[in-house]
Amino acid sequence: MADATNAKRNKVVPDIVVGRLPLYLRTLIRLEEEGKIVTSSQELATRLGFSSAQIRKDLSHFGEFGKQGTGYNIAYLMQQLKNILNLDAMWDVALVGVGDLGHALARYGRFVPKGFRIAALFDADPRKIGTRVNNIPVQNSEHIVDAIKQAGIKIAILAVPLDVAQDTADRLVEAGVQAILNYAPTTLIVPPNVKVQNIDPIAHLQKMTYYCER
Amino acid sequence: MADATNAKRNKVVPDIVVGRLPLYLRTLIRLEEEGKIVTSSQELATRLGFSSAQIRKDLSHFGEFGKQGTGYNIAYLMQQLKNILNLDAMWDVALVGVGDLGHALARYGRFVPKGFRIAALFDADPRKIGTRVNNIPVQNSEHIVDAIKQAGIKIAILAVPLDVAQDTADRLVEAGVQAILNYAPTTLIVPPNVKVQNIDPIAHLQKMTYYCER
DNA sequence: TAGATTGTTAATCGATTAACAATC
DNA sequence: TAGATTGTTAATCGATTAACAATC
Repeated sequence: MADATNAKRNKVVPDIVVGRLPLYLRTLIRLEEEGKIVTSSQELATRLGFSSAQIRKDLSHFGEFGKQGTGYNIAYLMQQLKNILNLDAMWDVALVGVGDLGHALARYGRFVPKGFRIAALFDADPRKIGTRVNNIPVQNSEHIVDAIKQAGIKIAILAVPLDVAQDTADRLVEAGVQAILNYAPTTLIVPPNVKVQNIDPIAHLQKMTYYCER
Repeated sequence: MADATNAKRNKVVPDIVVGRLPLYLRTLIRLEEEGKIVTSSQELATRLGFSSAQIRKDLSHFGEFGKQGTGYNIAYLMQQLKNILNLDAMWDVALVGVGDLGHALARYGRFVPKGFRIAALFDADPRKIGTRVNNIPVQNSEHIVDAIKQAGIKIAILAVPLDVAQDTADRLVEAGVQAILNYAPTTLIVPPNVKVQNIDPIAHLQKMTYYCER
């Protein structure tokens, strides 16, 4: 591929920069909803609480998307970011663990419009297996490796109890999963080619209480 | 207060360091559950995927907690970290928005053992007001400012729809909330003395798809 | 004692920002 | 044109790591 975006793909982009791209995308969508056609690094910066230099610098890792004196065409930059983040087509996602949290995630309406479809549910509880959540059948997690392989699923959300989290992650890796959104409060050990993002509300709260006064 | 921990409180600790303390605490709890009495920066580092130097350096911001040649007494370091993070007593938390996610959070069993008690629920939906979730009554969010003030609540979890997120945050701030765990996919604008932590599964997933191959 | 590990220093590494030429 | 804003460079800022004296 010969365009600027992909020409720069070979250089390593800092992970912290990649992590900000979804926030840029989110903000652009918002601006578009407000009827705006173009924006600037300054406007994005104000919305996000970043510096405008950071936004320009971040984007410069991937190409040139703006016009001097004018700024960025919102629709164009959105499309470019979606392309960079591999969001051009829908991703199928496996959700493992259909407890309260898994249930809420299975019904979460924002996944599909943002490019993610919960395509398979797994649980170990025989009472849940065979039931449906949001019209998706809950499968026996004993068959998780084959089922995920067969479906070609590359992304998983892990919402299982702590004590089976690492074991489940091992099986997801075995099944070819490349990205795990981990809700279990533990550091998963996975091969370097597998990405993990952790969501732990307790850790977030405990970070903030450092600054809190009673 | 005269101990080493608080003597160092005056110097500004980098926010990124504070954010790692809950992970240290989490790992120490795990080690204690495994029956260990002492640990080392190296052991913690291996569990967390950090460097041992980083762990020693991070802790050094707050005092001296280890013994050369021996390492750290787990119970002692746990207690110190809890003290540093203001986790010695239970924090009351207000949960705003009792949708699927709010419902799951209200029933989440890990808050209490980790020092957080969901003490009040709020929702704008008349059909939900007056009902109970996990035996906590859902209050009318019209009265949120007074109710939170009266209860002296300093921490809130925001699980409301995007379009009312900023407005709700404004009211939380007005009510004296110092920390907001924000599940709405937007950057909240709050005064500098109010801490916000964002949890957005979509942003996490989109960060990982950058590295994924179909 | 010998071995192990801390706490700290200094060096390294990486990220952010200020500034500005280019140019729309 | 005049004003605005980009993309990039270089400087600054901050975080991480290597190394080691101190010492348990």
